[in-house]
Amino acid sequence: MEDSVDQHVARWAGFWKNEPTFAPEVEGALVRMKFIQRWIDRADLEIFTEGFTVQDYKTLHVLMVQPWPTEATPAQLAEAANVTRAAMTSRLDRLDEAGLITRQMDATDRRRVIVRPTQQGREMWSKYIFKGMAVDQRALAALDHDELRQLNGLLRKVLRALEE
Amino acid sequence: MEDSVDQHVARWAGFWKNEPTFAPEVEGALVRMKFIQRWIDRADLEIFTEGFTVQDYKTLHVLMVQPWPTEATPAQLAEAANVTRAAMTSRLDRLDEAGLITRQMDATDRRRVIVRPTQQGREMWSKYIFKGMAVDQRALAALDHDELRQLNGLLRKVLRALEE
DNA sequence: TGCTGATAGTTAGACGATGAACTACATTCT
DNA sequence: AGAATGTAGTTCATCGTCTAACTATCAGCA
Repeated sequence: MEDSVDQHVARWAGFWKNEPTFAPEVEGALVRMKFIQRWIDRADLEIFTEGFTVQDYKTLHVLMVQPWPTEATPAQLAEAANVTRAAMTSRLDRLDEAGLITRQMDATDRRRVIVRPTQQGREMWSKYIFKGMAVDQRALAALDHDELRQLNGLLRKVLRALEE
Repeated sequence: MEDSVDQHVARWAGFWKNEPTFAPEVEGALVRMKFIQRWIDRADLEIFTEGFTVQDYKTLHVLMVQPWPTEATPAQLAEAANVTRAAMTSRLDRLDEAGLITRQMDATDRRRVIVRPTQQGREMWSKYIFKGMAVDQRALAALDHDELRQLNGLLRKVLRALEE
């Protein structure tokens, strides 16, 4: 039972028959993860057809999944969303403009800004979160519950090593 | 044995205690894949410190792993690198400028352009390919050979479903 | 109390990607 | 053969992100 990556990696292997640095299982696994990621990104794009963009959603999302109370600084959101603080500034500008979040100066440290979702922001997030999760589930629909647990077990092992 | 994603997903779960649409194993697996991807991207960034960039490398790479003979059209490269043809045009401009590839008009179909690596391009690619694979191997170093095969088995199953 | 150095957020300029328009060439159909 | 349609590559305007500067604020120490 092959997939397109098997052929891809087999062709690579031709280059480095005697090269110990080339590990087909490592390259294969990573190319496959990238493929899945790409499939989801494309599917997600079709969900956001209005003025509300994927970036807007992701920004709102990292804000909403903060531990209670639902609030954070731009720097925290930037870290969570994996963008620079500069990029987060312009993202927050848009969300602020659209009335989905508020920015309030922190009284105890006046350099800081506290970002909170508005009621409208919470509703916008709810509206899309389930569509997004549905896409995720379609992506991994080929695996049953037990296989998903296996997969997480392996990935968790990788993460624990990288997180040190 | 937990990782940071377990806590993350556990917090999410609080929002949707009775919501069947939320599948912790699906979200967990995807967040973990993204984490690994991000770790590699950051590590790769540190490899490319000269004028030669990650994009330059990736463009050269998709060209080099073409089936023999090593040549392709901009459209094929764009598809393989997952960027638009417009973006590929400007990438190829840079590589052409740097003397790493050549662009030649196809005699039988004069709309088409054939891209080939120069000797210098091949050398540049070789110079970085092993560094890149070394990063990949460090990323998945936590898994032994058998676990890597398991992981590929699961991912292959996912891809075969998505590729229909 | 006033330096000195860190930190939070924003702003400015450059870069790379995108979608849409455009040019040139090829293919299909009558 | 000629017209209509399709395709390959490029150019153009726009957008989002990045790095680097900049402003304002805080913390440590002489």
